[in-house]
Amino acid sequence: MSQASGTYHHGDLRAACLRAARELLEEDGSSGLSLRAVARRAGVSATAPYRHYADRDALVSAVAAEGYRELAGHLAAAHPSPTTPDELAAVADAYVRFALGHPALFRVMFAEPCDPTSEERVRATAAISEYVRDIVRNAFPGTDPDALSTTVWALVHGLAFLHLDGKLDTSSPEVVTAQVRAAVHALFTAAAAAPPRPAG
Amino acid sequence: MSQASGTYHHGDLRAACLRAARELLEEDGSSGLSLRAVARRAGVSATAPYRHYADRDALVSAVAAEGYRELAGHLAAAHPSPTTPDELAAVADAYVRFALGHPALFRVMFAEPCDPTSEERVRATAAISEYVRDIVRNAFPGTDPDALSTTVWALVHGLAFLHLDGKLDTSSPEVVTAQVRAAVHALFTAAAAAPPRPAG
DNA sequence: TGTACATCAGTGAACGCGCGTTCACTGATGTAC
DNA sequence: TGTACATCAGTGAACGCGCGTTCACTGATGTAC
Repeated sequence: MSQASGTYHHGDLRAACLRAARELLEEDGSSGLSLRAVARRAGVSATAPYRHYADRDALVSAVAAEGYRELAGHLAAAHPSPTTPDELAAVADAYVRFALGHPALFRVMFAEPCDPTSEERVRATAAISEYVRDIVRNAFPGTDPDALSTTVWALVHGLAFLHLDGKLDTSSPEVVTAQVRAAVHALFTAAAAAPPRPAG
Repeated sequence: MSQASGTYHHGDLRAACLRAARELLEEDGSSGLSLRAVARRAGVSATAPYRHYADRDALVSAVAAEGYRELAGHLAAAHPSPTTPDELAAVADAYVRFALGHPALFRVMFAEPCDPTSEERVRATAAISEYVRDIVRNAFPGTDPDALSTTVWALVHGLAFLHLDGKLDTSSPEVVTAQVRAAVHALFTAAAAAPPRPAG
């Protein structure tokens, strides 16, 4: 019975700040993400968040880390361990959809080189990298997983950002999906056909 | 004899603002790009830039447009009309190098959906799109240039951003170049091997 | 079961900051005659 | 060639804003006895 509402103690202000930050991001974009705005939305004084986050950067890093975890879940939900080009394309599509569905969050996640002081954030980023590498290793046992997974990630990440930045047609979800699938198929046709070869 | 220095009239404040903005971008990143800072650096009162730019957004759009033009020049310098995979890889490498060489500028260029009210900016963006499409059309006459050029652009753009965001190894220029070349070769091997096919 | 007290999570006033933008102005420039 | 004047490109004071962060504080909670 500690989730008292309207009381002096909030109950779980840490989580409430995160939620507020996410809402602000959806509504106002990254520019609206200030500590004061977060506090306001959480219905709390401007300085209360300092009990839970050392400073603004700590909050932003926590938001980014949460975004990474959600993205990972989203991808796994699209297909737990894809091997066929179609399955891989479905995962790629999920990636781009996540970006388009949470544009400001996605930007925060990839805005700056990982703050090296935020363990949580570093861990979440590494998890995504490994997830992509595992998929590639799984789907193409003969190839160099590092090189190929970089290529896959870059392709999908580029599609996500170009869509996000209005550089590609986002008029309908079907158009986006078709573009993503076509791109992934092209890439994986090549990877399957080519023998593994050393760099250089 | 109008480039008087130390006089009341600046001579070419419009260009000086652009230059100052670029310098601030290199030094402080996108966060340092304020109208007041630009004016300060140009050695002029805070309100002088308003003679040349309607507001802050107009300045930013002008900076972005200049960036697009420079990027186009950079790519053309890498190879005027690439057709072999190696030539294409060189252009891709130039793209990524530009991003890594001007990180804050690159972010400004791709930060938000093109301000539709900035003709200059829209024009510069379209020019890049067409440039990529022309290269693909030229190199792969049999394929659908729209689909393939999207894939190429996305791959290269993704590589640029992942490098920029510290998600890939940028320890030496050679490593970066090797990654870019490997990725482009993989993709183009596929495009050359596969027959053109309708979407779906 | 009841009380004393340490701890914790909030408050609210205050700080100094840089920002975008407006306004009435003034000094320099260049053109018409 | 010299003067009058319109135009243009600057100035500088001022506005209101939201921000991050500090500080001394106080109300609520929970634990030891």
